[in-house]
Amino acid sequence: MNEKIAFSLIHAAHSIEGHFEKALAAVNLSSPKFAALSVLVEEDQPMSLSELAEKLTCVRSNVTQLVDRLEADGLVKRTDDPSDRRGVRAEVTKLGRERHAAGLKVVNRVHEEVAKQLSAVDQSALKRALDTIQ
Amino acid sequence: MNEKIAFSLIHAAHSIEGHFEKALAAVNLSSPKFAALSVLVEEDQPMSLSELAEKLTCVRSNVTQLVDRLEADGLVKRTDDPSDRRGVRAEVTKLGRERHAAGLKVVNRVHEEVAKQLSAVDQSALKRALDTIQ
DNA sequence: ATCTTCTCATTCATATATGAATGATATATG
DNA sequence: CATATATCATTCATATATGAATGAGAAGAT
Repeated sequence: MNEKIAFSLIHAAHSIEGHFEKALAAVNLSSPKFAALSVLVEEDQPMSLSELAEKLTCVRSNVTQLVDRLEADGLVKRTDDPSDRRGVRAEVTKLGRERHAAGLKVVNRVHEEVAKQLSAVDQSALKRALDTIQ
Repeated sequence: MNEKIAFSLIHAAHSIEGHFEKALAAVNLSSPKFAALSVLVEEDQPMSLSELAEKLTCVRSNVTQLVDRLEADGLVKRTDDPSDRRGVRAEVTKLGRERHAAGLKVVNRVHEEVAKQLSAVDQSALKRALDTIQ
């Protein structure tokens, strides 16, 4: 009740993340996996793991492991970078695209629910306020 | 820019969590450790790990590990529950209380910063909006 | 061209989280 | 009372995240 606003914000965010996770679980995805697939589908071509890490705002060792799991799921495959023998690139598979599309559907449903829950407030003002936070 | 409001919210929350983590790191604490110490200091008496898990909204196996680490740091000690031989209770040590006090200081500084960053918005309205989200 | 330095992905150690399985003990039910 | 069920903390397997160390290879400097 008399909680600090930062805690309210974090609590609300965790709650929403829970909704996303639950929705994605129904299509056999986790949030990190869906996020990675989203980047790869958007890019629509093989992408170096470093670049993927940058887009996901995380360290490279994390992407190595995430791509391991995505590869084990058959959603992504690693290919050699022809122009740099150090490099490895990730490419989304057909199954990966399908899974991503399924994820997108359920994620959008959660977006709608959240918007509905915030129907009483000025959402653009709220969004502006949130985006001031760095 | 044209991002969904749920993502704005999650992004803002992660940013703030990062600030808390960085501030706490300066006093040798993590967010989970600080949260656990906060509960134990507030309670001010030995507390069963189950109860601690409930207060922290996490599963018991997580608390087992967290208390392992807190105990290794000398911030908490386990004691037997005299009324239930299955039970184990966690008790904050003197060092734990000191560390928690130090953590509270830096955490409050972050709260102030966040409030300052949101100075342009109606914070009670924002807080009410956030608290509608379940 | 060789040597240094940077960058790439991976591995390792660690922290945090979950959930299933386990063993010890309480509690409830016949 | 004996047996079944529930609860306690822990362990194990796993997912996610970080950062340090590593080995391979690219790029730059002399």
